Amino acid sequence: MNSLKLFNSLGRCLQEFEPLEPGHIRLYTCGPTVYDRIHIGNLRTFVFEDLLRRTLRFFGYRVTQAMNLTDVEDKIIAAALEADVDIGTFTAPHVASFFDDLTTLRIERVEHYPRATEHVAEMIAMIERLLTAGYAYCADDCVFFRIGADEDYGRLSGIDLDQVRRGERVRSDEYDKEDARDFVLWKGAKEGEPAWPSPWGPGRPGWHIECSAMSQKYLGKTFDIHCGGVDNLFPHHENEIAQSESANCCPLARYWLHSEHLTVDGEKMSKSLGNCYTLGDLLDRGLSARSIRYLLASVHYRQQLDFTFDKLAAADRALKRIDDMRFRLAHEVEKEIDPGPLDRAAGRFENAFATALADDLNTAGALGAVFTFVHTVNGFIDQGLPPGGRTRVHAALDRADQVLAVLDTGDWAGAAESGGGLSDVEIDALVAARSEARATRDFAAADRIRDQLSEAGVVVEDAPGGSRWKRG
RNA sequence: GGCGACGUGGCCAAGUGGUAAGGCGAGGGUCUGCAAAACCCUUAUUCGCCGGUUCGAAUCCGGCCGUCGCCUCCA
Repeated sequence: MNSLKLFNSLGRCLQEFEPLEPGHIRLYTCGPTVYDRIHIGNLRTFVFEDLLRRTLRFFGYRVTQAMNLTDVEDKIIAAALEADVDIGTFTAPHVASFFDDLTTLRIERVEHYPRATEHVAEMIAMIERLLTAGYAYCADDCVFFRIGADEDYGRLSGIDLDQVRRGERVRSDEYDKEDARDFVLWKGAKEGEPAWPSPWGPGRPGWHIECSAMSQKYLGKTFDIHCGGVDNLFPHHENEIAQSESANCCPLARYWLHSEHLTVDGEKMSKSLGNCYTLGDLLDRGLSARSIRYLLASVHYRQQLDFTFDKLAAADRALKRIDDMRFRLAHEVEKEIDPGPLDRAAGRFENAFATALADDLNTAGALGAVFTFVHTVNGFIDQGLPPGGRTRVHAALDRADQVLAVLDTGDWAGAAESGGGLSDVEIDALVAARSEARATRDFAAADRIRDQLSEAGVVVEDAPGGSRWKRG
């Protein structure tokens, strides 16, 4: 079996992966803040995490994964107040659309989706431990983490807080903190804000503490892998480490994986630039979810991925190459020849695919292996397909698709289903009529039928064994 | 200012010491009644630039140029 290597942000190096418990991996992935529809940048990270989860299982591990839903936070509170509804009512549709997007892009459901609002007790308990140990202090109805008490602070991001430029947000901070760099664990409630009772008065948890408390509850004090977008490396993940490790006196996660950002037309996505796409925006333009998943999977997760419509079109064409091979394969008659060469080619593909994945999720390399195999199979189709060849090819592709989840043509949202309303039976009849016309050399009639099918989006191929068709 | 990433053919993108995967595009061919579709072939003596290490570098080291990201609640 290939040994899996992953790039650990903690230490910034490629490391051989070893789970804490043999055969079982505990994985925490930072989830969405449910105050709006998520955008394709979020989805890039979620697709990466899905590829990771599937890869771990591909290599035989059992995976227990938790992804948090941040359902209480300043923007949510402000928006709910604006809409004059409670935060649960406000976030519900965004939670629903988040899960819809996962389904559309074939991102697997994970074992736990803990919500911040349902784990306030666990967060309070952790904050109390931090207070007792001297890592936190109360001020202004709030509780803050005392960064000065944590000697290790900055280990993950490599940040030197003395060097950090004092930004606007730090200067304008209205709280009465001991040190401007300290971050909030618990926020005292202001008039009209949602609040939970606590030893420090009514309030709500700070952002970072939810991940510390919930990861501990579902995965234990120390777990295997923690993922998120690069932007979370500092301060979010740094602060999670500070909280959890100060409270528990043991490492939080052994491997930290961060996915790079997605840009659009070379620029960071932002609402002011108007380039902030949701999955729905793309589907509305007639783009297929399958091409989107392919594009998101086709660039290594630690590389910035520049999203353009041209690339989506190229992704569409690339997938078509795979589909066309399957189409040819389905129509090919197997011959009584030696199945060895095809079986060995499939084995080489399986090996190359697994090797690429084991190398820090080299999905681009893995897809390269897929296309090399497609080319090889096309050769077998031309030269002669051995008995069992079709099954062998499908077995190899299906195995790869357990990770990629884009190779099958099944039901994909946004995939233009052409055929102009013609049923398969109707198309079969028209193709048969055309074949008859051709047999009697009535090419005018045959071409009329071909034009009719073509207008309906059906492509007729005249092959040596007879005509066949596909929805183009 | 601090920290980090990247720069490979027309476009995209793998490749971290042994002589450039793969996809898109383009050109040619095969097949065909003609087409279309598909398939096949071709398409980087070279990896931003300049030095260095080495028998050997896209890959390691130094410098320069360029692009991008993060720097307290943005995946």
